[in-house]
Amino acid sequence: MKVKELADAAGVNPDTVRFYTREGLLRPVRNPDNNYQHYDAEDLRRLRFARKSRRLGFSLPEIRQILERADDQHSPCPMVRDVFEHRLAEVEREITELQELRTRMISALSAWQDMPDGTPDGHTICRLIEHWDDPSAPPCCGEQTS
Amino acid sequence: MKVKELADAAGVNPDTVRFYTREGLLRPVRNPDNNYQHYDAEDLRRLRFARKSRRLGFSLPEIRQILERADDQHSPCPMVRDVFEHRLAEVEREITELQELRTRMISALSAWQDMPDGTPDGHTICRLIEHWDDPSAPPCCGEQTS
DNA sequence: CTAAAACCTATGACCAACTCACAGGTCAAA
DNA sequence: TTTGACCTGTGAGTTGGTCATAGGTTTTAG
Repeated sequence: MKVKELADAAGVNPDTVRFYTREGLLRPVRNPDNNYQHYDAEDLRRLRFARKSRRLGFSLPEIRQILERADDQHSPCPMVRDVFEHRLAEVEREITELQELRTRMISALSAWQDMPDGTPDGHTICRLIEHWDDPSAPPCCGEQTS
Repeated sequence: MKVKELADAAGVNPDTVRFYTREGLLRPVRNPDNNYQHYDAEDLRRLRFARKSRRLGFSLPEIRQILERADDQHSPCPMVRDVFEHRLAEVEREITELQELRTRMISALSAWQDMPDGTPDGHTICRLIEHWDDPSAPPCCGEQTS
């Protein structure tokens, strides 16, 4: 398979195939006649694996490591599980943060809507943000509480 | 105030202050004697506003626009509300996506734990990811369903 | 048979929002 | 006076790609 064929087969941009090749995730063979890269079914498997792993939050170095270990006949299992669990914790932390953010945004929005309306006075909105009491802000950073 | 003083007052990296200055969010006055930038209380207000807005998901160009309009005596209100609502929808979409991801990860992890354990066979994990049926993947991208 | 379209190659720039490193200038305290 | 903490601007690195460019190849149509 040539670059575009592989890319189409996996539903990605050809540049992504070239990029992953440069990054060592794919191992094509070069045709000395025309300098073209030649990919096989194994590369397609690797590419699909890589894309799925990306959607799960694995980084490219992590994916490369997994693929390399699989090549070496080592079981990538313990490492994968480790990274996986780590990533799950991260996802849960992100969810919590976003939910808190959402709550704060909705309460701000309702404060907005309770206003005389029209164009409530431009400063009001800025003051809303300015005096936003952000729980995720670092404590003791010189902010005046007045 | 000098760079570090302003940075400390807002709890940010001095490089961030310099960066925001280059980006036009802060308007210091330059001392011709030593070429130092001099920031005032208004800059501190702008910087704090910028940081809070960032945490709400506003981009630097958006923040600059808001600050510029406020300078021009225009009410930034309708624009701010617009961007804000847009951002809220985005946050909610992100939450949903992450929750779905979390569900899929947890079910994969339990499939993991139900295994004979030890080192279950390296290929099993990869197959788990490989055959992951990802609902967020684009449909009809050449993937074989077999 | 030839010309154009569609592909291939490598390299480098660009995105966001910073952060860090570097080299050289300035200023305060010991 | 010298050390250390600060200031300056510039440029590079981060992540995971995407896009542009310039030049070579292959395929397809006329």
